Amino acid sequence: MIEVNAPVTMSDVARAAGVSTATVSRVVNGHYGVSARTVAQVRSAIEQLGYESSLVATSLRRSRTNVLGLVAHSFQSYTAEVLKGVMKALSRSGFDLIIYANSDLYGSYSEGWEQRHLTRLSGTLTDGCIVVTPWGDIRSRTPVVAIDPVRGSTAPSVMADNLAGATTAVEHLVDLGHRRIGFIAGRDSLASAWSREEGYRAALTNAGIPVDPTLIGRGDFNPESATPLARDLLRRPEPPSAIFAASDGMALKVLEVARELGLSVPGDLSVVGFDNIPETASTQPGLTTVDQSMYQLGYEAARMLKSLVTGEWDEPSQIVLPTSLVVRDSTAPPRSAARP
Amino acid sequence: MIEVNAPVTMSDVARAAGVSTATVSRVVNGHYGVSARTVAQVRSAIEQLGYESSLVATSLRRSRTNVLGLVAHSFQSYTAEVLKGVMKALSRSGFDLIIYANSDLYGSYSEGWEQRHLTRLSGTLTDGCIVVTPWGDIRSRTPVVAIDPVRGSTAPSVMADNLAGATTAVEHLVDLGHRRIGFIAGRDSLASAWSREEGYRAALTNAGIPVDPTLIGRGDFNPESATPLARDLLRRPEPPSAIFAASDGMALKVLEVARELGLSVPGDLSVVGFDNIPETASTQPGLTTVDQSMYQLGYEAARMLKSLVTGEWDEPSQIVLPTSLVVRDSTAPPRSAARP
DNA sequence: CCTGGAAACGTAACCGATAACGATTGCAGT
DNA sequence: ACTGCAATCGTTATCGGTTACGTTTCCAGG
Repeated sequence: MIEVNAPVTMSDVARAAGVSTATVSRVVNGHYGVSARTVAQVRSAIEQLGYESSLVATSLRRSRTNVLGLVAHSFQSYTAEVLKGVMKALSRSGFDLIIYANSDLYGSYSEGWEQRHLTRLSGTLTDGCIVVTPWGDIRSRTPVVAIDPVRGSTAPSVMADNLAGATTAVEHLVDLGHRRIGFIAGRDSLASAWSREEGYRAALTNAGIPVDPTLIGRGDFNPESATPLARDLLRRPEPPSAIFAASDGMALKVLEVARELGLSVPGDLSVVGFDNIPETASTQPGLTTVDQSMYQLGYEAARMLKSLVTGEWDEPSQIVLPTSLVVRDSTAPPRSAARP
Repeated sequence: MIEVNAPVTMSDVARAAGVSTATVSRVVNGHYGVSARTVAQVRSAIEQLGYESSLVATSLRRSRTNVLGLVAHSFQSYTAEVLKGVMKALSRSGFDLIIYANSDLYGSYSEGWEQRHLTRLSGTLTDGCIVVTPWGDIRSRTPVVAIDPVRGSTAPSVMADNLAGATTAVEHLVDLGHRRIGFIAGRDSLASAWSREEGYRAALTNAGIPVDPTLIGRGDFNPESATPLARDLLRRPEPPSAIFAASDGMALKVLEVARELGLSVPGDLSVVGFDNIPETASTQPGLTTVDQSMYQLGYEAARMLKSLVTGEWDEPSQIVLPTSLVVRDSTAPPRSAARP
């Protein structure tokens, strides 16, 4: 068993094999112009010393690294699900993945984080990046695919059919007999937040229910942002009988506040979320929500990025994936329901 | 709005500010020895050009990068949960995180993967690494903390109390009246796999039940590895009335096989897993399992690595976290139960 | 024996950032 | 006015690997 503690560099290998580093490089990268005998010598030296090329040094010099990047502002369930899809799409593709996460902005948004991360990586380290829920439009030397892009962006992106999903969710509440339906909105700059609010408004309007702006709370997709908004909505003299939250994370906080105020769900209050993160299945009661297959979002984004990087670009640049309503136990007719 | 497509380097900033790159470096890193006027000039140039230091170039030169690494062989729910804990521990710590995942070995183990990843990263990019379920012992210039280490390793590590957890799980089955209890083992080289098997044996022995080697299937923690083993166990003339799988991923495959063979759970077969991944709460039936708080594993590992890297090492080097049994709907007394 | 040309290999210039070193200047103390 | 120290800033070697270019080696053909 060989114990090597100092890092083995290419020049170590070169010295051991009695050749120059240039030759070692050519052997490692399979370039022609090296005699079979020399190749064998170098290979054996690499084996003996346990040499591995440094990702950093390679990427500094090379334009192509075969590494894709993913940047996200935090790692909640949403991102974790996306990640699984990305990994699946990249399996055995020859691309490795680097996920970069900045600890400073954990749990809070700071404008332009994705740009900062991106420039740090894309200088040389990655051939392209996936950005999850970006803050604004992005400039980069290398291709970028956004998951859940900003409103109005024309850059390559993957997103769910948020409008249809939200409409279905609110229609579900309307069908149950709810008339006063609260809404907790997501981060304003994201297209998804906008569409989900549109869906909320559309469903109400279609049902002949006027949109009451005082029933809309302005969150930012961060779960914590929902807590004060839910308190505010539920403590007023005429509270809504149902709340639709633009994300599951926020919906779970609504459940928390309901418990805190002694309201039973779905008896006193119905709650609907959006995303279908794994936790929603195991809460008490199980959360009714809109499934947007975050796994699929990640899978498609990675596929798109791959084809952008390799130059075999032949797909639409903005993919929209279908959603579906998942009815669990957090929704029921209101106490004073006029049954249809 | 400034549009810059070419990457902005330090020398660009230096040229714009009319100083040398050395001065820019000092300003960026907050070193003393630069006049306030020069600092202002450089800052303004950085602002205007939208300069961000290159992670790659910096880490090549520097010994300390303030980036920690995490390598894992794949991203299933287990890893995702660990990741959340790691991020939490690192939040606002000044350390960023890089997760490196090799797409080639997705879903299958190839010996020594963690060593290859590690040498590629630890050359310069990271100050230290967390390795999730390593294959063997590890050599590295920089500190390494293992989550779920190999058997017999004395390196820094974090793991669950697998022995107690497994013992409790099997005792639960014994208490329900089961006598023929199958076991699907995990990857042999890991300490956790070993301890869980120990717990299985201990619980049986304590209950006066002889250990039947033919009831033990040799899996590797990979969900797919459990499918043929479960088929084999359940198709034999005298099948076990309960199966304890060393991981939830494998337990879910047992449920799948049971469905395939027309066995009802928990009527015909009781199943217990280990890990308590989010999915187990939402399967039909909900899986009884041992909770090992993967979040906590990640959290503690990150804390330990931080203190190793900064040199303020004052904790035990091998942390063992408690487990608890989570009883759901996949376990019941056997059909032919002799009630206690 | 000489020449031409291809193959094999080494040299050195990069990539972007850092830090040791040396040189210059400013300022307080005497 | 002089000394000494600290602040200030430019130059350059260096990190590990890649690659353009130049040099050497080798062999076939004349």
